[in-house]
Amino acid sequence: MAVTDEAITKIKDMIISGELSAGDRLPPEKELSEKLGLSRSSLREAVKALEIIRVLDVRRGDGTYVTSLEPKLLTEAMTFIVDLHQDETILEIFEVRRMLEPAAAATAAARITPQEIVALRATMDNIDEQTSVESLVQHDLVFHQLITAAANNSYLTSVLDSLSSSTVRARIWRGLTQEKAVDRTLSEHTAIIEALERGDAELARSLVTVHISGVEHWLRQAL
Amino acid sequence: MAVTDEAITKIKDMIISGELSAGDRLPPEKELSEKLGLSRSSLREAVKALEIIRVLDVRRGDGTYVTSLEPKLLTEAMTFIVDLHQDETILEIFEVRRMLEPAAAATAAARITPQEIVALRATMDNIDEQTSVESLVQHDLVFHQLITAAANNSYLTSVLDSLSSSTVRARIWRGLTQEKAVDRTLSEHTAIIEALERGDAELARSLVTVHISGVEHWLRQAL
DNA sequence: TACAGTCTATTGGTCTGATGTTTGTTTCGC
DNA sequence: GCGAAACAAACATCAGACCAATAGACTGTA
Repeated sequence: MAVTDEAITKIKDMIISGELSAGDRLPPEKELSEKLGLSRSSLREAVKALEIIRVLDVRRGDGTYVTSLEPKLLTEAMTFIVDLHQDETILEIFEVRRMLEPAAAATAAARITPQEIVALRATMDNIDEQTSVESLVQHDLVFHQLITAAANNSYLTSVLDSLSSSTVRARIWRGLTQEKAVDRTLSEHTAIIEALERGDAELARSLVTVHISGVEHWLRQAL
Repeated sequence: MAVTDEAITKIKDMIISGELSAGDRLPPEKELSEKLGLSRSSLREAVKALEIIRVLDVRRGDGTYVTSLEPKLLTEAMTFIVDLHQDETILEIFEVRRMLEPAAAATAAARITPQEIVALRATMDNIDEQTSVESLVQHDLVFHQLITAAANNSYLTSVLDSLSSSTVRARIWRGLTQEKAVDRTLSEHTAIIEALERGDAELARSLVTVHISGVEHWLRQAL
């Protein structure tokens, strides 16, 4: 194995073993490179790789730290990857979303707080027939993120956020070509909010399924 | 933005824009570093970062290539990250699995082929009371991977595979402490296979839900 | 004393150039 | 035509130099 990959593995092991914990500062590059037995240049390649997947946080003039390692940080790394995997497999992404979002909504129905309900309703303000397509898409994105967040599961949030980001474009297409997108989106969202507020998990699940399937169905025809 | 991060963005953009496609070879390091306006060392850091998330494939003595970018490649990158996010949030991982695996099984029920059924049955050979815990865990892992694969969705496979890797440890614990693990696992797996064979999506969904929940329930008590 | 500004040691950021190692290709003898 | 040797191309690694940002110590002033 190349020295750089060895260094990546060693640093990873230091974290898994607990020798390094979240928030800990690594030794300076010079020192660490000597300890691991490789040059500073090669070590820097390893650090850069770990930085891009949000395992390390490098602060110039200060030092290099282990990140909080919260599942939330998975999002950025996953999004980066998913961004490169677009178009041809977008239907597969929708299929996964159709599995997760209804389940997330059902879970949220049991856990959602009154404050979160208020926040959900707030996303629907200032949305009407004059709303731009971009705004509508943004509203829809936030709406789904709020529901996911209400399910209170960091991994779920990470996975769904990263899968959703790449579908923004698809939603824009829909907005551009399908009439009454605003009306339909608002009424569907309203129904979902009411189901969540009543704690009706099964209805929330079905409504979200229908909502996602609507976009998916249109996409399937368009492609 | 640092020159290295700029280089990462530029290479990523070259892929998204289509200037570079899957399988394409990048210019030599020296040439590309001049084109992007940075030193070879810094460029190498960028390339290493993209290599670890399986976007680039560096072949010593040959050149650097864009990978196939298949969703499958997402797995390794995600697994790397999930591996570091263990223990404290393992229940959240199980919750996501409990959302996805039953849905995957229901989808598989409609798509599964006779060959895949045979493969599923084969995983149960050579498993009995004398089987080691490690073998049982391995068998269970393969069993679920086969079902996921039968759902025929690369993204689903990627996400589930990476989430499952980190739960292997939990399964081992279960095997070590819970009696009749072999019996129970075999009978549950048998039932799932029969439901899939009959194309009974709803039964498959429920059986998998029960199966996953069993482990999750035990884990919740143990923690 | 408290505060603001300055200075400095530390640490990461970048570059250059040399050398080693691997791989693919070409050449040449048989 | 085939295989081995030589060659060229490309990545792997290193050493050392200098730049730039930051945190923390220091200092002068109110």
